[in-house]
Amino acid sequence: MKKSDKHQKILNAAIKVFGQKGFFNARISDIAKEADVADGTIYLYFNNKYDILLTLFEEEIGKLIVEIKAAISQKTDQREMLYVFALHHLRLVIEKKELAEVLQMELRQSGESIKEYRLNKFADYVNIISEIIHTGQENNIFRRDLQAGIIKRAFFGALDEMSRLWILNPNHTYTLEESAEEISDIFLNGIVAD
Amino acid sequence: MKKSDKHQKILNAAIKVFGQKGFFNARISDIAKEADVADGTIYLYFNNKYDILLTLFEEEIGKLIVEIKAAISQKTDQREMLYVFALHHLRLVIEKKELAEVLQMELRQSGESIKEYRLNKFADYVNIISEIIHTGQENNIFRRDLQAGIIKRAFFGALDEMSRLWILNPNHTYTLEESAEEISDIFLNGIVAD
DNA sequence: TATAAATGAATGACAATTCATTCATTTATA
DNA sequence: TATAAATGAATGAATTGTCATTCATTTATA
Repeated sequence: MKKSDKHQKILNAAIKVFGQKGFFNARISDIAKEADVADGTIYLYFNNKYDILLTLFEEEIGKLIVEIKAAISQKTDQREMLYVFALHHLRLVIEKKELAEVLQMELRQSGESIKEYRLNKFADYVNIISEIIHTGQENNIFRRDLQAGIIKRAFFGALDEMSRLWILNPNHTYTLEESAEEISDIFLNGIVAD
Repeated sequence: MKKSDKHQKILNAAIKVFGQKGFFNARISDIAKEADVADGTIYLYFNNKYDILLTLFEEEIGKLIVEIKAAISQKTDQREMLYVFALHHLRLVIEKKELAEVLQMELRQSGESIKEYRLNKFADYVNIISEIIHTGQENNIFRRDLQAGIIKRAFFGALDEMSRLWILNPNHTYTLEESAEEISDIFLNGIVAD
């Protein structure tokens, strides 16, 4: 087994364990067991428990950014892009449930390095929205009397709250598609210039 | 000093300490110090560390519900009610910054009892929104082709994400009023029937 | 004085981290 | 080619530090 394989194997185990028990309740031995590896092996690949979490943010969010950008680049109309973002984001939450749980829970923690993540890496993800908004405003598709920064947060927050519902209550009351459609609808009819 | 005074004193200290360090990084001795009380005294008023957190949810969210309901009851138009909710919610986040941080962080944690709180007590708070939406739909003020449950979550999520910005980055880029106004504006022009 | 409330040092459980040891694989030597 | 030496990844038991919780003692109150 190659070194990189074991690195990813441990990360995948960590996503699962952190997702189920939360960072603080997760034991290194849980992750080791899940990864089918000795406790000590983890320290050959990561500096400490917290480093696993940060690496997880770094690498996994990076993958999400690549994926969602690819999906959006299929569209040229900013209204459609917003819908595609919503659809894709919610789909990711369902497909990568455990990762979504980790991000939901742990990105809210206090602690300076986490805050920096919110301000850096994670911001990159959310800023995909503000780029769409900004371009849409330049093209006069979206109202210019609203601040892109506020729209961005409102839109992402709306999606994030739907995700939370699914994570906490797995019997989905609303389907992926209707959620993405209705949220986009609410926002578009709010931000599209008459 | 009356018993109830010390109960609240410890709770206030816990809000501060949990808000700053998060539940898991907070030590009982931190709370005791902040409350100007001996470590052991805390166990005369609470069963354990976790009980402090649950009591905090129960009692403090209860107060918020009372406050915000009072503010909303001043209005009769559901559009205005929604704006008042936004304004009041964001004002609370600024005035009770530490409590807001605790709720942001800890309501996202996994663990069954926390989840039940999200599904019960906290839901009462958010459901103030769905009541407004529902009444507004009955009065034909709001579109009926959108599901109240989705609007509720989208609206709350939008506010919650703005709160997060303020909590993480205290140099407010947007004012309280403009945030409440723009978010209400986005939503109203999305959900008000033409 | 008797009872209740408060104290804070001591306890013990729990996990993160360390590190001496093992062992499969690779490289050097004859 | 066969044998020996070196490597370093992997192991998991032992170490260590960290608190939550307890409880014998002290202090306040009625």
